[in-house]
Amino acid sequence: MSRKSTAQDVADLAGVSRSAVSLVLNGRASGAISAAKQKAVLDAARRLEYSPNMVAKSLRTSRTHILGVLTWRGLAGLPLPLLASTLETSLHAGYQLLKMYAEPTELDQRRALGTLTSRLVDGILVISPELCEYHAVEALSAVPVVLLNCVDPSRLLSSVAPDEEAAGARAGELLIERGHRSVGLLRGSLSHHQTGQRAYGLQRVLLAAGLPPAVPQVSEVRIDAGIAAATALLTAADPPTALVCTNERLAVGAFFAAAALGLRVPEDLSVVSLDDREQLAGQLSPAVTLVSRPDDQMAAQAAELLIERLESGTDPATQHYSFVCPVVEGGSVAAPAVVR
Amino acid sequence: MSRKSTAQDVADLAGVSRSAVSLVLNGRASGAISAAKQKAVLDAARRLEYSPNMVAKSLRTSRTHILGVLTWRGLAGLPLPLLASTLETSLHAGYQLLKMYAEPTELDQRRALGTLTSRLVDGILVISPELCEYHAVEALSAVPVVLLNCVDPSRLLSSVAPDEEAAGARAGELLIERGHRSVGLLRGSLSHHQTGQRAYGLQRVLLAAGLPPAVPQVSEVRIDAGIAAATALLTAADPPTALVCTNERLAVGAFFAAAALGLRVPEDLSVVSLDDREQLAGQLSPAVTLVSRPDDQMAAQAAELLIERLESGTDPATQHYSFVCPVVEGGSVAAPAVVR
DNA sequence: CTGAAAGCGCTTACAG
DNA sequence: CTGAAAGCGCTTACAG
Repeated sequence: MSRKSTAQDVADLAGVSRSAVSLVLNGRASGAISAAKQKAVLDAARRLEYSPNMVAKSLRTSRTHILGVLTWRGLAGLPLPLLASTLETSLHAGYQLLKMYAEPTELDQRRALGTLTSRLVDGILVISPELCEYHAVEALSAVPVVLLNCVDPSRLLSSVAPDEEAAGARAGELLIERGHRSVGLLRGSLSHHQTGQRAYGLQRVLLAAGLPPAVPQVSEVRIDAGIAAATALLTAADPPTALVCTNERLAVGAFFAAAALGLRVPEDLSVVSLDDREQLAGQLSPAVTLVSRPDDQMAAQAAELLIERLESGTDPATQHYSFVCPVVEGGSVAAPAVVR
Repeated sequence: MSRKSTAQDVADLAGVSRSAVSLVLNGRASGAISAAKQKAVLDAARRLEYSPNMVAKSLRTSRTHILGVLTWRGLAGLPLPLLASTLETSLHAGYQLLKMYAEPTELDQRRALGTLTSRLVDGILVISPELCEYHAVEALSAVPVVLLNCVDPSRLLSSVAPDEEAAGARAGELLIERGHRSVGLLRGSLSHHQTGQRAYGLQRVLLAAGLPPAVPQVSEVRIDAGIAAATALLTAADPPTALVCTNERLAVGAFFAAAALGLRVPEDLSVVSLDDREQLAGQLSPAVTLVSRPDDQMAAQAAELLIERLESGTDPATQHYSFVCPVVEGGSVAAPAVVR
C-alpha cells in the first residue's frame, strides 16, 4: 500500500459515486442502493483494504468516538488500575481514549481541558487517584462528563465511586459475626480520604454491636511500618483478637508481626484488610480476607454511563453510583480462641 | 461559550483575513504581517479563547501530533509503569497518546493497527509487558515505529529495552564483592523471558569468579511461595550465605523465611532482588538492595526517539538501546558471617 | 504586505 | 435508486 485508499478509490473500483460508498459503508443503504451495487462497494472496499479516514469523518460529523480522560497524580501515584479498566471498556464499545494529566488546579485543568476539546473529544471522564470531592472548572459544563472515584459536591455531574464507609463496616461485621469483641485497627494517615471513611465505618458497626471502639494504630502505608504498628497493638496489655487493616501493605506487616510473636493466623489472630488494588492479600498463606475495591466494575460503569449518554444523545438526569465493595474470602478470619 | 470560536471569528474581530490569522498563530508571520495586525490577531484570539480545531488542522496537514500505542496483557498484566511514563514524556513534548490493546497475533495486530492508522497517528510505540522478541506485522512498515521492552529479531525497527542479563550479573557482583562464595537463587518460571536472562547473568559472573553456580529454587511469583522456596534453600545442608531473588515478591518471601528461621538480614543472610516495579523492596527494613529496571528512562527514551524522528522528518538508521539497570542500595547486603 | 481560492476526505441534504 | 454539490475548519501556494 503506497498510499492509503480513499472512498473515491472505492467508488472508482466499484463503478459508483462517492455518496453511494458512504451510504453502503455506514449501513444506510437499504432501500436506497441496489443489492448488486452494495456488493460491488463492499468487495471494492475489501480489495483495497479501505478504512475511512477518521479525521475527515470526525471533522464532517463533529463526532470523534474519542473520550477524554482527565487524571492526576495522588499520594499513591496515578490510578493505574482504574485507567486500565476504563480503557478496556471504552475500546470494547468502539471508543478510544485520550489521556491528560492535570493537577487539580483551576489553571492546569483548563489547559488540559482545552487540549481535549480542541481534539473534539465526545465526552470526558475525570478519574481521581483518591476518593475525593471534585470541584469542576466551569468549562467542563460544555461537554458530557462522568466522574470516577470522586464526587461533585454540587451534584451537577454524574459520578461513580466506591462506598468506602460501607466497606469499613463490612470488615467489622465479618469479625463481629465470628464472635470477636476486641478489634484493633491498623490504619494509614487520614490524608488519604478513603482511610477516614473506612475507619469510620468500622467504628460505626462496633458501636452498633455494643462493642468498644477499635484501638487505632496509625502507620505509614509500608510493610515495615505495618510490622511495627501491629507489634505495638499485639503486645499491648489486653491485645485485640482481630485486626482490621485499611490497606494491604499493612496487612502484610501484620502477618510478619504475628509470625514474629508466634501467633498463628487465623487461630490466634484474625485479620481483615481493605483493598487498594495492590494484589498483596492473595499472596499470603492463608490469603487475607479482603473487602475489595471493585475498580473494574466501577470503571466499566463510568465508561458505559458516558457512552450511553453520547449514543442516546439525550441529557439524562445526573446519576450517582455508590459501589458496594464485595468481600473476597480468604482464610485469615476465624472465631477467637476461647482462652488467650 | 455557546459555540467554539473559529479562525474566521478571530479574523473578523481582528479585521484581517483568515490566512493572516493562520500565519500569525503558527509563527510564520515575521516579514509578512504588520506588527499592528499581528497584535490585533493575538488580542482577538485571546479575547475569544480561540484554540484551533485540531481535527481540521490534522486533516489539512496530515499531522495529528498523536502517537499510537500498541500493547497487550502479559503474564503479569499490562505494562502499566511503562505506559504511564511514556504518556508523561509524550505529553511534555506536545504529543497525545492513543492506546490499543492487541494480542500479539497477526489478526489482532492488524486490526488495532488499522484503527490507529485510520486515526492518522504520526507514529507508533509498541510496548511489551515482558521482554521479548517482537515479530512485526507487515503493515507496521508504513509508519515510524519504536519498540519498547522488546526487540525486533530482524533489527529493522528501533527498540529500547533493559539489559536483564547484565542486571542479573550485577546482582551477583554485588555479593561477590562483599565476599560471598555461596549464593542461592530464588527465581520464577522461565516463561517470563527476563527471568532466564537474569539467572543466566548471575551464573555467568559466579562462574567467572571461580565460584560454584547458584543453587536455584524455582517458585511461583508470590510471597507465600517465596517463603517456602527460601525456607527450602536456607534449611538445606550447607545453606548459601546470600540469596538473589529474580523478583521483589520473592524477596519479601525471603525476608519472611529468614525471620522465621531466626536469621537476621544482612548479618546472617544477604539478599539482592531484581525489580519488576512493584515497589516492595523499599518497604522492608532493611530495604532490599535492588537492581532496578529503569522503566521511566526507557519510556522517555523510546518516546523521544520516535518524536525526534517525526520532528526531523528524516528516517535515521535503526537504533537499539540496551539500558543498564542501576543498583538501588538498600541495607540487605553485608559480608558473610565468618562462622555459620 | 494581504486576501481569495483550492483542497485535505469525509457525510448529507437535495435534485433528478 | 443515483450523483453533483456544499461544507466541516483548517493551511498553503499564489496572484495582486
